[in-house]
Amino acid sequence: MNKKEIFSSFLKLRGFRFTPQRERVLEEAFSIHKHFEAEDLLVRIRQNGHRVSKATIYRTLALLIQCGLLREVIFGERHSHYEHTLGPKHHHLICLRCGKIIEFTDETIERVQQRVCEKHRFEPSQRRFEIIGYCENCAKHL
Amino acid sequence: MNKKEIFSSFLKLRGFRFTPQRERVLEEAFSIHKHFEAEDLLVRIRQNGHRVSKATIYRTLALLIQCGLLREVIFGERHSHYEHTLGPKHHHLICLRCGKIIEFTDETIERVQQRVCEKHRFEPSQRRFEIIGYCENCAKHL
DNA sequence: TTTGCAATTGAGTCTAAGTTTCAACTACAA
DNA sequence: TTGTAGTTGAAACTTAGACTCAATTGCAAA
Repeated sequence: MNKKEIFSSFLKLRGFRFTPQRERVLEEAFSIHKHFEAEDLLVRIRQNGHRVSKATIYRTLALLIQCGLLREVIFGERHSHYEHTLGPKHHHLICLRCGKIIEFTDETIERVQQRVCEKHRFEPSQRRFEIIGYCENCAKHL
Repeated sequence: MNKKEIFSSFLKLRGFRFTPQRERVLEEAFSIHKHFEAEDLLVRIRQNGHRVSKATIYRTLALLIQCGLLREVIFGERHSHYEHTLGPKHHHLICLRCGKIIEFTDETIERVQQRVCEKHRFEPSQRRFEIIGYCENCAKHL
C-alpha cells in the first residue's frame, strides 16, 4: 500500500472522503524530504498553481497524523513541524544557535521505551528524543 | 549555594539586577513541586497578595532557564510548561487522552546521549525524552 | 548624599499559529 | 432525484507570548 492508498482507506473506513484538496496536501507533504511546517505546504501548493485554504491544510495535517503517515516534531520554535513516519525511526540534535537539526538513530532507545512502557503499563504511540545544545561549529563561538 | 544565591549571582555577573519582582517569581516557581505554566505563577503570586506583571514573569522565566534553574518541557499543548532542574533527571510518559504525566528515570539514556554527542561533536545543554501514548486506564477506553 | 545612567517594570498593544464558525458546495446512497 | 452528512474557504476569533515605551528604580562614582 502506498501513501495514497493508506490515506484514502483510512478516510473511507471512518466515513470520511478522499477529496482533491486532501490529495493535494498529501502529495505536497510527501514531496518534501525533510521537516516542514504548515506554512511551507501553503506556499508550495500555491506555487504549483493550486489552492487549498489554510483551514483545510491544518485539518488535513491532523488527519495525516491520526492515520500515522506524519508525526509532529517539536523544535524550539512556537509552531509545529512535521516529518514522515516512513523510514527508520530517528531522533534529533537541535542547535540552539544556528537551528541546525542533526538526525541520529539509536536502537537502545527502542529497548528503553519497551522496558519503561511495560513497567508502567503504558501504550506508546510515538516518542520524542531530542538533545538540545550546540553543534560543533557553534560551540566554538560561545 | 541555594537557588536565590545562584540566581542573584548569575544576574550580577552580567550586570543585571536581583529585583523584588524577580525574587518573587523565583520563590513562587520553586514553591510548586511539579510542572507549571506561566499562568500558574501569575495566579499564585496574586493569591499571595503580590503583583508582578505578565511581561516580567515571562522575562524572568527566560532568565531562570538561561541560568539553568528551570527547564522548559513540552507536552502536547500549545503553551510551555516548566520544571525544576534540581533533583535527578527524569523523562515523561504523556497520556493523550487524560493528559496525565508519568515521570520515569533511566540511566541508559545518559549513556546514549554521551555516545551520540561524542560522535557528532555536539555540546548538549538539555534533552527531552518523551513517550506519548495512553496510560493504563485510558488504554482500556480506546 | 547626590547624581546620572542603565536596567527594570507594568500596561497596553501587537503578533502569529492555529482553531472555529458558517454558509455554500459536493459526493454518494437510497 | 433527493436527502444527508461530510467538506470547503473566508473571515473572525483565540491565545501564548513578545514588544513598546514612559515612568521608576538600583547602584556606582563623585
